[in-house]
Amino acid sequence: MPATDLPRRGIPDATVARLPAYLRVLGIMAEAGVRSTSSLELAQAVGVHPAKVRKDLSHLGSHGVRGVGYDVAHLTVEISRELGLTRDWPVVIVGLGNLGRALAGHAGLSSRGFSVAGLFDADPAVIGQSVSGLTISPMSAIADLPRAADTVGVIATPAAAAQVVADQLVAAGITSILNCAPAAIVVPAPVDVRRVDIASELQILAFHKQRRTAAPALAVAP
Amino acid sequence: MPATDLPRRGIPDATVARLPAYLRVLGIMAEAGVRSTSSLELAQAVGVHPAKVRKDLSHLGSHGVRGVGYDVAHLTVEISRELGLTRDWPVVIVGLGNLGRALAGHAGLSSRGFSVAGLFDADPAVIGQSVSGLTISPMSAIADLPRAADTVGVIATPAAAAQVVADQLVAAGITSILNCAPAAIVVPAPVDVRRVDIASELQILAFHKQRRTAAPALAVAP
DNA sequence: AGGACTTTGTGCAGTCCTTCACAAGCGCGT
DNA sequence: ACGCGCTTGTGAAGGACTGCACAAAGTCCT
Repeated sequence: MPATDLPRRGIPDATVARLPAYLRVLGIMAEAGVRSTSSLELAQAVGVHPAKVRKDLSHLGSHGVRGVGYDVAHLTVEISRELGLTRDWPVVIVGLGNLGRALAGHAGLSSRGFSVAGLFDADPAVIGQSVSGLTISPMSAIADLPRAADTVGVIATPAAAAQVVADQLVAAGITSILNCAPAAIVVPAPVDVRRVDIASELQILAFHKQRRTAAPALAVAP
Repeated sequence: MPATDLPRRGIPDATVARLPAYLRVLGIMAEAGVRSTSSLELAQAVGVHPAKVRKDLSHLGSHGVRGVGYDVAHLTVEISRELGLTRDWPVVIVGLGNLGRALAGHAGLSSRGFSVAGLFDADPAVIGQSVSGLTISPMSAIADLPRAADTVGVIATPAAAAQVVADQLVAAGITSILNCAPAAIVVPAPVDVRRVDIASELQILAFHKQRRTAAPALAVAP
């Protein structure tokens, strides 16, 4: 209807959301010396339907071999390229409580295309401390961040500070934010935000659990 | 996606996934003394379309008042009931590295319908330590967990341990698992698993960022 | 009291995603 | 060389979700 044929020349969001999972499984396979795999094997490892795997991967082009499967190393490269992980992206972490420290020390980040480029906190008591080889800077220093346009900002502060921090990140020129604080943040249009919220996930689990126990034998009678 | 093969006589998954966000915003409003709100206000606060808010809330029954909006307190109760948060669910945390400690100390859990009921770790060096008023138990003690069927298990271990821990949780009778480890886990059918994975979220952000910078002026060209 | 204004609840059309089912393609054994 | 079995890639059907547009229903002002 907006006939502007921006032909969605891209990969569906749902597929993009699954690519990291495939990548992870492929990494484990490669470590174990597995050379080749199939859509069925990948599907079971990730917990999705095999046809979904095939359709997802077909969006990257035809990299499988019929009758054989997918080459682990090749597929890893293809997915990495599609996700933009052929280069390293700098990440800054704001808020160095337990969560922030867990992230800063997270070996999985550097092995997955990211490098921690800065640590920031507003608390004078922690500024200057060293975490995983980096020194914690005062929050005000975020304004001088180099390569801000390339950098991903991670908010690991208490909920009350999340919006203020988000504003500062945006002001510094950051356009991609991962919000790990249990709060909703509002940002101007071009900025991309994703949320990681453990309490929400627990609540969703609670919903399913309650439903299961509340309606024990629904399948039997109409 | 949740193993529920019931006739879906319920609320759409997409709606359930948004209810925690509404609940959070309502809590902030209540604290600020706001008595009443509207679908538009809620929509802006959580970043979705107002019609979506109305349709979501209509799944819980008609609790709004036309021309006026929604009563904050009443709506809070309704959503809480739907999510099964009128009671407290026990949570056990496995793995007390930085991430596990962040969770154990997370004030947001107890205020959102959960109570930390146990801490477990396999490392003898941390067993016996006290975190947020609870003593860390050895992983083997998970087998004696009371009320396991009601309990939500949170995996906050390194990736390598995730599958083993998951097996132990299932063996102990836990049927809801939140996996915060950067690994995929496989569990038997009736167990419900959700994942929280920061590296994956960062990779998705990287994808969008790369796409934005790779195709700078698509709107202009033919 | 009545009309104007506001905001909800919802039928509907469109879009996106999933799943099925099967042809196409590849390697292997005979 | 040739068919057989295996696995991919994909058209099409079906389902789920979104966003629109509007009627229904309540409040407030005059």
